[in-house]
Amino acid sequence: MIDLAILGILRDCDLHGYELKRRIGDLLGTKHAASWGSLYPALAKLELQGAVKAVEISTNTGAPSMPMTGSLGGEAAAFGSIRRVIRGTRGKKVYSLTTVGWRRFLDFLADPQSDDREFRLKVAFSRHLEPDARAELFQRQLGRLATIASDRHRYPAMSPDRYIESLHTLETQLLETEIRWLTTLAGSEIETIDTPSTPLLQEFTS
Amino acid sequence: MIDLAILGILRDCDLHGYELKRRIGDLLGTKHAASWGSLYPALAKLELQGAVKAVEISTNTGAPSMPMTGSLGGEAAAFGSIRRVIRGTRGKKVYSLTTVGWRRFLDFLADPQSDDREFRLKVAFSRHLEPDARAELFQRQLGRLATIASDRHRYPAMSPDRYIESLHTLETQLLETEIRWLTTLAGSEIETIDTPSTPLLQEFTS
DNA sequence: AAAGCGATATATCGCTTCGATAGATTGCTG
DNA sequence: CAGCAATCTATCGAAGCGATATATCGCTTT
Repeated sequence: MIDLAILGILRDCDLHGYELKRRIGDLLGTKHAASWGSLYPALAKLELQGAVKAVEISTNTGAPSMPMTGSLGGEAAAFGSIRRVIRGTRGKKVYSLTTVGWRRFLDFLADPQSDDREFRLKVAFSRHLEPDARAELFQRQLGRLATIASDRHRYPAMSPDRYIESLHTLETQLLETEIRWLTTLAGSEIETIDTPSTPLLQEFTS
Repeated sequence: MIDLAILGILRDCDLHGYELKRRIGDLLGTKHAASWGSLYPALAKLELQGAVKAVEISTNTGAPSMPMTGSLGGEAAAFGSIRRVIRGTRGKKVYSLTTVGWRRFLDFLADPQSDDREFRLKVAFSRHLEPDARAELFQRQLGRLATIASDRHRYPAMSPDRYIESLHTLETQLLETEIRWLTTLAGSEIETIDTPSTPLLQEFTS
């Protein structure tokens, strides 16, 4: 899970752990953000598996004006407008993606099954998918959500308690919001490909 | 976290683990539902701490028509219209709440700080709160959400990537949905108490 | 010039929770 | 009565969280 995020971000530019964590946060929002306790072990694991490669940068004595090493120069270049240049970097380890890692990322992305968390990550990186694979990703999730909505319709889950009832209402509304959003997103793809119309869930958002 | 759910449900009626899990699921929706791996250890821990008490029911030989033991009769009575009577119960352990557990539950409920998951649980059990304590709970969460919404307004978190941008939009819309819901819920409380008006977040839902 | 502070940066520990699975029993159904 | 699904308790390994330890850098304050 966090692996996918690491690989996907590392694909764009080499980074060290700290900055990596920030970008995962930017990507997925404060919620869903990863923690130190998962990031560093995940990086270590990925390195063992050969999916990423670490370049240790020594905070050495002497030669204080050593220019940025290759990987970091590459990063700045890859980022286009340099918003926040990684200063010094006398810090420590900079990770870069290997071919193995790149392949694992693509496999991840192509895997048809995904929970809610994983789906968001896949959307975040869906620019790496072919338009039809992307459309399929959206439709699959739309199907999942529609199923849930339809189940909720069938079993209204009444509760004698007013506040529990209200919680159910919230869940329904959140679900509807997500369905509307995803419908819009999938719809805006149609301009690119010509997909047969999929009315699918008119009934649930009504 | 799951402790709160266990205690809160056990407050209404004695139950065994399996049914307990189902009810937590009913309460919080499929999402947020607890798993076996957390339920049973949590029950064991709570029993050690003396917050719950287990009544072992033997699936004994002989005397097959033994009537339901007290705790279960109590359960059926407490539930009003018996929707799904716990059959046999020759199963195993039925847990019931002790005074210690009841006190812990109230402390939990009164604790002013709570994340998103905990907030939902507190809403689910908020019938046990005094009207003003309940109103305070809602207002606190409303404040939290308003802060987040205001932050999002200040730092729009632009991304060059279209899909990442779309994810931000989703988060915003989910947030707005939740704020609208909570505003409604808090508003419907005013009939009970007369609270000074708190316009607070007109700006965010506009 | 020293002192202090906040951001940057790496890393680990203990705990909670998840998801899968094992295993036993019971009632229902063909 | 054979088989099968549902009920029920329980544990395991892995994943992730939140707090914390540690250290350095660059900036401001004294």
